[in-house]
Amino acid sequence: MIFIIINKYLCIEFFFEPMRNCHQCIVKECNPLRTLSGEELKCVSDHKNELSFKKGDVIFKEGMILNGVYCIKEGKCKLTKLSPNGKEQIVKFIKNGDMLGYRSVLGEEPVNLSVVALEDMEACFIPKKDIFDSIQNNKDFSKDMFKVVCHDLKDANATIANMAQKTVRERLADALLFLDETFGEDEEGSINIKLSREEIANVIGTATESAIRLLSDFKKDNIIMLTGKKIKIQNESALKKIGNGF
Amino acid sequence: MIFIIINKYLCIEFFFEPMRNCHQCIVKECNPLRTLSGEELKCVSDHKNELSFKKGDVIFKEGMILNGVYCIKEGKCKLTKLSPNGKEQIVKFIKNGDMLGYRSVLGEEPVNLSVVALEDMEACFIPKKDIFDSIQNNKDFSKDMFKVVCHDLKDANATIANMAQKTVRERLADALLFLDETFGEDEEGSINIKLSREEIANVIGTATESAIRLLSDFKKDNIIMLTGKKIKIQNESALKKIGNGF
DNA sequence: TCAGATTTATGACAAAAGTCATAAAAACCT
DNA sequence: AGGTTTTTATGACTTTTGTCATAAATCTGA
Repeated sequence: MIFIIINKYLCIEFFFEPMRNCHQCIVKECNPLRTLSGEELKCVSDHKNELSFKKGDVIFKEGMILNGVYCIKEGKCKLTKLSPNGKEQIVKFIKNGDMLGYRSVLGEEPVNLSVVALEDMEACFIPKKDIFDSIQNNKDFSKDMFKVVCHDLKDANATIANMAQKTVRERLADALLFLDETFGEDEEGSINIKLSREEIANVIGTATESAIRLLSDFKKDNIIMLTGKKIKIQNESALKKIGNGF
Repeated sequence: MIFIIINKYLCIEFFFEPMRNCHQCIVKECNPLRTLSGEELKCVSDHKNELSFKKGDVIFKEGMILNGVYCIKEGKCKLTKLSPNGKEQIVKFIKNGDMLGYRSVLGEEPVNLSVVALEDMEACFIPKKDIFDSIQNNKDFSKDMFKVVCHDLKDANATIANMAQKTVRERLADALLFLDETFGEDEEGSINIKLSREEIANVIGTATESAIRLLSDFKKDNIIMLTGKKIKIQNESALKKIGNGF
C-alpha cells in the first residue's frame, strides 16, 4: 500500500497490487500446476484472477456452476455439505497449496459442496478452459489431476468406513490426529487451526455437546490440552489407540 | 459347450469359448470405453482377458497392486473396506456395464477396497497400458474417465454426510431406495439383488441385529415386504420421508 | 468499558444403537 | 431325507449419543 500525500490534509491511500505472475509463485509447486510448461503457465498466469476472501466468506455454494478452479495461496477453508435435517457436515479442509473446485469442473457437474473461509485467504481463480487445455496437451498435468481426484476418492472411501463403523469418541481421536497432521503445530505445539466446537462436531458428525464432552474427557485424561480454541495433543499414542478402538 | 461323442461310452465335453471381441460387446456402451475409436478398441480387444467369477469369489483385495481395470459384462459385486475393529463396510456396488479398479490404476496407488462377487460374474480385464494410451490419445475417453471418477467422488461426499448425520433408520430407508434404483426390480417387484441381513447392515454401518430389527419395523408398518432375502418396496414415499428425517 | 450475543461447559434425561443370549427358520451337504 | 450349519428374528439389557436446560466464559460492538 502506498500513501500519496497531496497536502497536509489530504492523503490518498493507493493500493498497489503488483500483478503477480505464476512463474514466481511457489504455491503452484504444491499441486498439479507444477507440471505446466513455461508457455502453459504463461496462459494460466495471463488469465488468472487474484482474489481475497475474509474469514467467514463463502467462496462458493452447493449447486453453483463453476467456471474454473481455485489455487489457494494463503489461508484455510472448509468444504461442507448440508444434510436434509439442516446440519452441516465438514467433508474436507483445503489449505495453501491446494486446488479447489476441480471435482466440479472436471466432472462437468454443479458444485456439490459449499466452501467457507476459516481465515483470511488469498487465491487465484483459473478459468476452466486453461485447465482443460492443459489436460489435453500435457500428459503429466492430466496424470497429476487424475492422481489428485483419485486420492480424494480413496480418502473419501476411508472416511465413509470410519463414519459408519467408528464411535464418536474414536472419530474425535482420529479427527484430532488428522488436524494435527494436516495443519501442523504452532510455536507452542498446538494444532495450527482454529475451529469452534461446533465445527469440530461437524467434522466428526455428532452433536456439539457430545464433541465438547468428549474433548473434556480427553483433557481430563491428559491426552490433550485445551486453551480456548487452541488444542494441543499431549499423548499422541493414546489418541491413536482410541482411534483404533481401544 | 460342445459334446464330442467318440463312441457310445466316451464323450468329451469341449468348452467352446469363442474369443469375443469388444466391437460386438454392448456392455462397453455403458462406460467410457464407448468413446474409443475402432483402432483403439481393437487394441483393447486384443489385449483383454476374459474372466469368470463365482459368487463369493474375491476379485481383488485391499492393498493389492492392479495392473489393469475390469469391465463388468455380467453380475454384481460389492466393494468393501475393513475397519480396524474388523467390521466390513460396503462402500459401493458394481454391476454389469460398470468399470472396476480405475481408482487404483489412474491414481497409481494400491487398491483401497476389496471386491467380492455377489453373483456369478463375467468380466474383461484390460491392461492399464491400454487405458493410459487411450487417456493420452483420446480426449473424449480422458474426459469420460474424469467424469466417472469425479462422479464417484461426489457420491462419496454425499455418503459421508449421510453416514455422519443420519440415524440408522434413515440410512436404512435411503439404502433400500438406493438398491431399488440401482438394481431395479424383478417380475414381482422385489429389489433385484440378494443381500444377507449382515450385508445390508454393512451398507448402512450398523449391527446386523439393528438392521434386522429395523427391517421388521418397516415390514410391520407395511412399508416393505420381506420374503427370505427378497425385499419389495410397498410404500416408496414413506421410505423417502424416513430417509429425509421424518 | 459494559451490555448483549455467542460460545463453551455441564447436568439430567430420553432416545438410539450395540451386545449378548436364545430360539426359530432357512440353507447346505452328503 | 435328515442332521448340521448358517442366517434370521426377537427379547433383555447396556452403552452411546442426542436433546434440552442452564450457567459460566468469552467475544463483540457501540
